[in-house]
Amino acid sequence: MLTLKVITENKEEVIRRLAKKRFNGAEIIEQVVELDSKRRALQTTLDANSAEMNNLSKVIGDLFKQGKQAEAADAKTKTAELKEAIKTLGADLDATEKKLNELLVTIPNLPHESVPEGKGAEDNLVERTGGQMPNLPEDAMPHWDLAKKYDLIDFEMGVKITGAGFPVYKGKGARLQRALINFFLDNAREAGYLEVQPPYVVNAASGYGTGQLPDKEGQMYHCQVDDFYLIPTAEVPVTNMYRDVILQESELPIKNTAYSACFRREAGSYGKDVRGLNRLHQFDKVEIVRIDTPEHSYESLTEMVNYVQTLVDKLELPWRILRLCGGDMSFTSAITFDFEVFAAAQKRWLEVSSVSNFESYQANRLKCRFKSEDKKTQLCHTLNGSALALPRIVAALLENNQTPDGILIPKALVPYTGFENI
RNA sequence: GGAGAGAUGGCAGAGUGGUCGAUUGCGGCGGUCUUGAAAACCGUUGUACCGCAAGGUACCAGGGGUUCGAAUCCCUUUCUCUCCGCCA
Repeated sequence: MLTLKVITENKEEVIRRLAKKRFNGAEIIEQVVELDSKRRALQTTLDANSAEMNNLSKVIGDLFKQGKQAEAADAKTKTAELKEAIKTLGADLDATEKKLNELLVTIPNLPHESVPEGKGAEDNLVERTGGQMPNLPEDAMPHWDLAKKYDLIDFEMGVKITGAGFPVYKGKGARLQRALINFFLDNAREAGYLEVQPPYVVNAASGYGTGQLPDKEGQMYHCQVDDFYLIPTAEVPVTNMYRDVILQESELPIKNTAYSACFRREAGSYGKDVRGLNRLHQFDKVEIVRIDTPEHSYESLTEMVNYVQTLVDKLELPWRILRLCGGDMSFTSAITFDFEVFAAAQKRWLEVSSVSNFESYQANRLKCRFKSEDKKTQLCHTLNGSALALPRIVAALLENNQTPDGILIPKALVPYTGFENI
């Protein structure tokens, strides 16, 4: 969430910048500012009352020690009133802070100045493109048909044992998954990311820390007995490693990578978007996460985007990078670049990565801070990106590389698959 | 799942009603000494909020209670550890 300082000190600017995200903040910002000044006033009065109470208690203690029972009893009568006031003020303060917090979590992050105006996906800017478009015959098959033809993925079996969106990978299909995971992890490690293996299930505090809660409660699978959530991305457990942590500036930037299965309910999606591997409830992804200083975070962002580009290049897929417009960006992001690869049989661009800088928005909730060289404690910037999500990569690989003699595996991947074609 | 023990500052570990934001050790930081380092010695070392400041307030797992006063007593929730059971 945004810091109170930013909101109260730059009211007009915050409202203006929120408008780019299609968020009308005028009223809510006004409420926040009002509640904050109420909060300050309450705090000041409460502190004064508490100070008086503390003093009085000390005096009473001394009187008892000196054996002045009567005077002590007299002083005691004065405390009742103070006590009552402290209780009321405290409750009032709690209620005010709670309300303030409830408002704050409904305000999205401010978009970076370089984020383009726009309503939705159609307004995103193509930043750059690369890779070779394949030349497929008219009767080229979409990946779901190829998966059946070569017995790589059994969607019906997944339906039988779980439900739609939980495919079963088989044979070379399963080996391709494993190869891609290792390929992505090895590349990330070589690029300086520390590999971690996090839990796939997190508690509510972690969901709250990265902003899935309370915002996207309905999008996560929830284990009600233990109040745990299945992770929608490794970003959640990995970023939460740094919750309530004060880092040293010398430790930054922290670079972590993690493979995980990801679980998303995807409530409300439908139609051609969900065909085959295009949208699943369970999928595999390798994530990269960075914790950085505010001064260096945009340099980190560029490095991450360039890194993801090397992956799609090695996989020889046609790709493009989109700079998301204000209306299409996620709630918590300050700037986001999406990577899409072209699936030539479907003739569709498929999103395979999303690289974002959250600036201090996540860090503020996480209480992830660092101590700078001059001993000041301040909020970190957090960034993350997919590097990469598997299913749509597999879809594009199968579709684009189909030949009458089978499906060709890109050279860079062969050492991982152990086979050159399917 | 059953029984027991516990949760205190970066870590270890004292503290059982006021003088405790908290002894001490380790670690960290600064300094003395040294060609440099180590050792030794000296000093320093949590976070948040309010306040222009001086200063004040809160925090000893979370929540509630008793009391003029709670790290300390009571209730409760969560978590951790040990033993037993089950099990990859």
